[in-house]
Amino acid sequence: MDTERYNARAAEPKWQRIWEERDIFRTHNGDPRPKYYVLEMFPYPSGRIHMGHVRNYTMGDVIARYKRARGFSVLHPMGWDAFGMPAENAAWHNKSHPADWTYANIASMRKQLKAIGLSLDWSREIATCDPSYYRHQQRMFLDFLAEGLVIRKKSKVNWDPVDHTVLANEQVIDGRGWRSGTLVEQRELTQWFFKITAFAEELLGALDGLTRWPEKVRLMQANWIGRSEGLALRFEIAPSDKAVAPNIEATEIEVYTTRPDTLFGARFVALSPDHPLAQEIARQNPDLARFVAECHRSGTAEEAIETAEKKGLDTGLRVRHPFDRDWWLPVYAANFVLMEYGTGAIFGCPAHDQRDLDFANKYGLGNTPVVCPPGQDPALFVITDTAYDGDGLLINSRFLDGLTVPQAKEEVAIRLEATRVGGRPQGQREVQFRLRDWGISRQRYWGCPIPVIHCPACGVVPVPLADLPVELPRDMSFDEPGNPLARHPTWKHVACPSCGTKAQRETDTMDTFVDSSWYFLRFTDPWNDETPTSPKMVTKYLPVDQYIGGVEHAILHLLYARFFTRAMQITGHVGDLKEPFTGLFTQGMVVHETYQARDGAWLYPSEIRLTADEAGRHAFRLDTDEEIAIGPIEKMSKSKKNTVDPDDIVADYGADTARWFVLSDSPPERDVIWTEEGVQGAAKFIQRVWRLVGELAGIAAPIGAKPSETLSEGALAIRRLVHQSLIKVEEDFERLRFNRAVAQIYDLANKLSSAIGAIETEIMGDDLRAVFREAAEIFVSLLAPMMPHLGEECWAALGHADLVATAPWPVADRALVVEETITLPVQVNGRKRADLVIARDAANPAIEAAVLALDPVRRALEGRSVKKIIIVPQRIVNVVG
RNA sequence: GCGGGCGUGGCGGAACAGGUAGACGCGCGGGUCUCAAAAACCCGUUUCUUCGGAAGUGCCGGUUCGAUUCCGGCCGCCCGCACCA
Repeated sequence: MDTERYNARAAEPKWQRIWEERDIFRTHNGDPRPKYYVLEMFPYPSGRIHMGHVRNYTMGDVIARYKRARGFSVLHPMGWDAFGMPAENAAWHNKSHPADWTYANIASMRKQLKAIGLSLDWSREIATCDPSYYRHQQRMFLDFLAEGLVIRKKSKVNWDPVDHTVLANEQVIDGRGWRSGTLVEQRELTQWFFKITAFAEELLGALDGLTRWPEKVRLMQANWIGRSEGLALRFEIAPSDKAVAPNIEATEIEVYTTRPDTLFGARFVALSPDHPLAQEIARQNPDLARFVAECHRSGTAEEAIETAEKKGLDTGLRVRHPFDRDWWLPVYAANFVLMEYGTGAIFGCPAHDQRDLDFANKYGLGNTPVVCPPGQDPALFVITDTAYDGDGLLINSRFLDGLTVPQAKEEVAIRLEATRVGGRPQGQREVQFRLRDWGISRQRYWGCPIPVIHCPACGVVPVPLADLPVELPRDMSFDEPGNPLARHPTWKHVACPSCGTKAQRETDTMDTFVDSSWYFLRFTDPWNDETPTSPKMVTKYLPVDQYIGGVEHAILHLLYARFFTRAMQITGHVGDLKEPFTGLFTQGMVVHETYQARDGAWLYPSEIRLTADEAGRHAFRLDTDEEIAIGPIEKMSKSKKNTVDPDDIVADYGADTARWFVLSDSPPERDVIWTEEGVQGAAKFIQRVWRLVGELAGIAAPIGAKPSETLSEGALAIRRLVHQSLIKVEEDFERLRFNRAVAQIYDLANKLSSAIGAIETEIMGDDLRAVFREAAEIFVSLLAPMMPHLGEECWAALGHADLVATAPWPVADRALVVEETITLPVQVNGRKRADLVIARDAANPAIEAAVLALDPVRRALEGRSVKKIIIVPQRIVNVVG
C-alpha cells in the first residue's frame, strides 16, 4: 500500500518549516547552559553546493543535534567566504558585477543548504564581502598596524601571471598558483605583510597542546614553520681582495649553519645570487653580473625546479677560516643558496652535505671528511659522490677530534661566541625558521580594501576610524586584465587625512585568507557594529569545540587563524584566547567512478545504466546502449563529469537519504565512494525504519510508560540490546565515528525486527509494551541526528506532539547491560573451539572444570595432557595442550 | 631526498586496551509472495575440505598461552614538504 510509504518529498519541507517557525536552532547569547561550538569551514559561494559540502555539513550537523540533545547551548552558525577571484572572472566573462554574482550565488546556496535540513542558526549568517563585515577587518588591520603586526616592505614575491596578482608562499603549490595552476614568477614589489614570523616559536610550541587535532596536521604545520637551531658565524674577507673588486665595503660574510661541527671540512663559502655582496660585485664584474641574471631567469621557471643542477661562479673573493688565520676559502656565488633563508650565505662542507658535494665535485674543490661513521676506520674513510650526514666521531678537525657530533657543535659554539671580532662575537647561536611573513597585498578588485592612503608628503597614512569602511566602488569595468581598482577614474584620489594634500588610496586589497582568519570569532556577536568582536562573547563561545573541514586547509587557513587569534589578543579583541580550535577533524572527499566513451568523451553518471552479474559490473550509455568502460574512482569534478548534484538526490530520494549515505560506509576521515546502489540502500533503509517504527507504535505502551523492575528474561533481553546500542552510538558520536553509528543502527533495526517477530503480539503484557515504547523512542533518538526529518516523522508517529530535535537524549542504563551469565569463547592452543555459557561470577576452578568437560575441547586436545589453562576474566579461556 | 599514513572477503569497511577475524552495508546466488515484475521477507556468501577439520588480515622473521593489533626487516600504494644550509 503506497500510503504506508514514507514520503520524504512531503515530510522534509514540512519539518524544515516547523523548525524555522519554532526557531529552535537559534543560539541565545544569554543562555546559561554550558556551550558547545561546532563549526564547519564556511563555503565559497561558487553557486552550487556539491557532495563534499553535504558530507562536511552533515557531520557537523550530527554533532550539533547530538550535543543539543545532551543539554548544551550549541552554537552552529553558517557564513560565506565571499571575496575572491571567481567573482571577478565571472564579471569578465558574463559582464555581471562581482557583488551581484556573489549575492545571487549565496541566495541559491542558502536555499540548497536549507533543503539539507541543517540545524543552523541563520540569524548569525555573515558574508565576508559585506561592508558590515569587512569594515571590522579594516579596523583590525589598522590596529595591527599600530602594534607593528603589519608592515610594508619590498620583497621578492610570487607573481601569478594569469590571475595578475601576488600569492603567499602557502598559496604556491609545486611552483604553481593554487587557483590558476600556472607557474608563478618572482617579482620585486612593495607589499603589506602580516608579521606571522613574530609568532613562529609560539605557533610551533602550542601545537603540542592541540591533542584533539590530527597528528598529520600538526606535523604539517611544524614542518611548515620549520624551526632549526644553529650558529651564525662571520668570515673575514681578505684585504687583498680589494684588487678583485675595488669598491667593496663589506669586510666579512655572515653565514648560518646547523652543522658548525663540520667547520674543518669547509672547502668554500657560497653566496646567494641575491646576496647584497654578490650584487655589489656583479656591478663591477660582468661575468658575475651575467651569472646572476641567468639565475634569475631560471629561478622563476620550471627548469630550476626540475633540473636543480648546481651552478656557481668564483667571485674572486677569499675569506679566512674562523679557526685558522692562514686558511683561505674561495667565495662563490651559487644558484642553490636561497637569500630568503638564514643569511643568504653558507659555508660548504662537501663531505657531509650532498648539495655541497655535488657543487664541489663539479668545480674541483675536493672534500675533507670530518665525521667518521661508527665502526669505520678513519684512515680508510673517503667520500666520493655520496655525502655522509649521519652520526659519528670527529676526525681531521684538530681540537674537535674524537668528539661526538653534538659535543663538537657545542665546542665550536662556545669558542666562536668567546672570540670577539670587531667588537662582536664571531659566532652566535641562532634559531631559524622556514616560515616567512604573510604577504597579503592582492592586485584585485573583489577583496577587502586595505585602509591606507599614500601621501606624497606624509607617506603612508591610515584611514581614520571614522571614515571606515573604505567601501569598494560599485561602478567598475572588468574588460582589461590587471587590478580594476587601480584603473577606476576617481576612487583612489583622496585628500591626505593628515595634511590635506592630494593623495592616493592603496588600491591593493587583502588576501581572502584574511577574511577567513577571524570569521569564527565574528559569529559570536555578528550584531556588534562598534568593534570586530565582543571579547565577552568570544570568551563565552571560543575555542571552537569541534571544527570540521578539508585537509587542504591544514597549513593555509588553520595556520593563519592561529596567528590571527594571537595578534587579536595583542590588540584586545579576543580576551585571553590563545588557540581558536580545540578539536579539529579533517574529513575525506566524496569520490565517484568515471565513465569514458570510446571517443574519449566523459559521461555523467546520469547518462549511464549500470548492471551487475557474477562477472562484475557493467556500464552502458543510455542513448546508444554502447557498453562503456568503468574508469578509476576519482574526486568528483566537472572535468571528468563524475559528479552527482545534491539537488537531484534531494529531489529523487530526500535529504535524509543523502545524509545517511555520506555518513555510512567509509570512516569520515577517509574518502567515501558515491554509488547509486549505496544511495538506494540508504533509501530502502529509510522505508524500513518507517515500517519498523509503525509496528513499534502499534504495540508500544502509551507515552510515559516505564518498564518495571521485574521484567521477564525476554523483555530484559530487548532492553539490554537497546541500551547496548545507545551506549555504542553515544561513543561513536563523541568520537565522530559516524560509519560505526550507522552500522549500529542497522544492527538495532535488525534486532528489533526479530524481537517483534518472535513474540505473539495479542498476548503481550504491559511490561513488554513498556519495553517496546522505550525501545522505539531510543531507536528514533539515535537516528534523528543523522536523519532529522525521518526522526521527526517517527517521533510524531510514536504520539509525540513535541519535536525530537528538542527532546533530551535518552539516558543509558549501564547496569542493565551487565548480564548474569556470560558466554566465554574457549580456545585450544589459541584457536577457538567452543563457547562456554557460565555464571558471570564463576570461580576459575569451576570454569576450568566446565571447559575440560566440553566435547570440542577434548577432541581438539587429541589426548594431549593439559599444560595450562589461561582465563582472562569475562573475556576468554585458552587451554594450552 | 625528508616526513607521515595505509595494506583485512567480489567491494566499502568492523574488531574497545594483545583475547571469538570478517560486525554492518553493497553486490552476488538461492528461495517465499506474484499471472508477471517491482517492493518486501527468509536463507547462503573468506578459501580449501575426505565435512572431522585445515589455512587465512601485503611478504619474511620475532615476542606471547594467544598477534589484524606489539617489535625488526622487506614490498606496494597514498599524502605532505622539497636546494631551508
